[in-house]
Amino acid sequence: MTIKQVSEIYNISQDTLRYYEKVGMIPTVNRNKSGIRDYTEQDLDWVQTAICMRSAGLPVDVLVEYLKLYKQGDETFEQRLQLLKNQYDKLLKQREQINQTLQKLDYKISRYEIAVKTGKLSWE
Amino acid sequence: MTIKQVSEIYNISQDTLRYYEKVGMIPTVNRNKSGIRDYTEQDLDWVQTAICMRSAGLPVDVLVEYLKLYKQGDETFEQRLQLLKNQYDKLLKQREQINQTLQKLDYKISRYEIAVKTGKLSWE
DNA sequence: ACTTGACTTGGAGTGCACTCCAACTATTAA
DNA sequence: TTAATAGTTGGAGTGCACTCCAAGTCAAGT
Repeated sequence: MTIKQVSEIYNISQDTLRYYEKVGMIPTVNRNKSGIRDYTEQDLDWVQTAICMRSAGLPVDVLVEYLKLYKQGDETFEQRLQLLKNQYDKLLKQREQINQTLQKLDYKISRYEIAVKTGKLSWE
Repeated sequence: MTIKQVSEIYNISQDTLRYYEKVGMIPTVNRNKSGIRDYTEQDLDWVQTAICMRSAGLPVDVLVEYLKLYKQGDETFEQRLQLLKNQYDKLLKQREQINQTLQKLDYKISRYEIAVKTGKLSWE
């Protein structure tokens, strides 16, 4: 599968795909005789995971570290587990932060809905 | 209240507080005769809200726009309402993204917990 | 009187995550 | 055969959100 197809499937730029590979967030993708990337199913798994993790806010360097450990083999199970748990905890905190902000926004929105009707913003 | 106290209460740098004011995310804080910021209760409300919104990921320019509308007065209730609703929707999506990633991480973590025990990563 | 320390400003610098660019190569279509 | 299209690389540039810095002011302590 070409980089173009992958970029269309996952709605991500080709530049970003090349960038993820360059920095080591995903393993090197095999090239055909003319040097063009040919993504395998496994490559797609890595791409998918990378996109998922990044869109939740996991830092690039953490994902690079994960792949580095992965490439080192079975000796790094514990380190990978630790890394994943760390990120899990951080995401829980981030979700909590979002929940707080949603509450605050909800409160403000309800006040503005009244304000739009009455022309006045109450108890400010 | 001085900038030092505010920065300690909210655990944010003085530089960041000055930055928020400079770009217009919070209203201008009054200075005393010697030109030093003296934060009022209202200022603290703005600071608190700014920090809350930022830590959930709302962009600076959106918060700047909100303050700009706020300063324009009652004519902008609807625009402010719309802005807040937009951000609310974005946060819901972001939370959904985090939930998906948490699921994925949870799955990986459970596999690694077994791997650490058995020395093998199953069905890979 | 002088030093110390906390503050002020405008503006430069940093780190992150892309995003774009120039120069090049290979394949296909006219 | 030539032009268009789609890919390649290394490296430069961008946008965001701070973060740091230099040069200065002011109030309090010795």
